[in-house]
Amino acid sequence: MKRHIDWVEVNAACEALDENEDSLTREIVTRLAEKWTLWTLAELAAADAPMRFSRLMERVEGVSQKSLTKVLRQLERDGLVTRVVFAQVPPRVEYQTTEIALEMLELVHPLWAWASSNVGKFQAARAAYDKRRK
Amino acid sequence: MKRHIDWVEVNAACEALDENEDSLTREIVTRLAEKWTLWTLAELAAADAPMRFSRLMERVEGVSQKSLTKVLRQLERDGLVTRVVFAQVPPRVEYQTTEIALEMLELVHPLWAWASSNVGKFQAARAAYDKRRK
DNA sequence: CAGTATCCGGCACGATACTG
DNA sequence: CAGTATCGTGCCGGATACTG
Repeated sequence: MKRHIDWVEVNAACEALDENEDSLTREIVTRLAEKWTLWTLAELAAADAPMRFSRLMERVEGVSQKSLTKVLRQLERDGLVTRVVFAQVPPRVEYQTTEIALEMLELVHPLWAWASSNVGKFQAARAAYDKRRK
Repeated sequence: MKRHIDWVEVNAACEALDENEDSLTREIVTRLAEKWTLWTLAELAAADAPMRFSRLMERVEGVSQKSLTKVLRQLERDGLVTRVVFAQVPPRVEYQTTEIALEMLELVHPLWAWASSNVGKFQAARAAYDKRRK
């Protein structure tokens, strides 16, 4: 059973982009695979409510303050999360996913599901490769 | 109109994995966003035929020999491409996508299509952000 | 032709200290 | 609380030279 991807369609969509748009698309997709981006986004989406910086840092286990700040700034800049600052002491900042981020996560979800359900195949492939190279 | 991702299901799938499996899943997905991986895989898939190293390097514009070699080794190790060496002088090596790689690409495709068709929204979001911060 | 080997700059990321 | 500032490390990826 052969699979078909419509590469003509894919290429058409890509060619239609100018250089700036192309690099931006690449940037968006690439960012998804950076170390904490997806996890952060997923926690915010799962909460389905505004979340404070400190709480987010608890849930995204292992992330440093610096990295979390950076990731959130990038996500905010790309319109994937909203950042609301409450003028009070001590300060309070709430983050939340936007509609467009949820759209994106819906497309990422099947990829993860597929990868995790096929993890056995990958382990087997590696074992075979390593044996061949041994 | 509210969107729903089945986070319960996602989490269930993740929890079911042991530590090794989890990190492998992460590795696979992460690799997809590395600089040349997806492009390489896409060229191989589009050709739908064995392709030589040099030809691949022409098509994946801008990749260095070193990077292409590394990417191909990783893909081979994970069972996403096959590598066939012909014992002749000058040497000839042919790469080709596997069935499982095509499955993966089918899941990645909609993500790219979505990102490129929404590139305008991202540009707008950035413009608004930069203006706010100006 | 299809790689290895080596050097190098940049930056992702962590740890720590400090601040409004 | 929610950051910034600074320092240090490791690795990604490019450039170049060499080899079976």
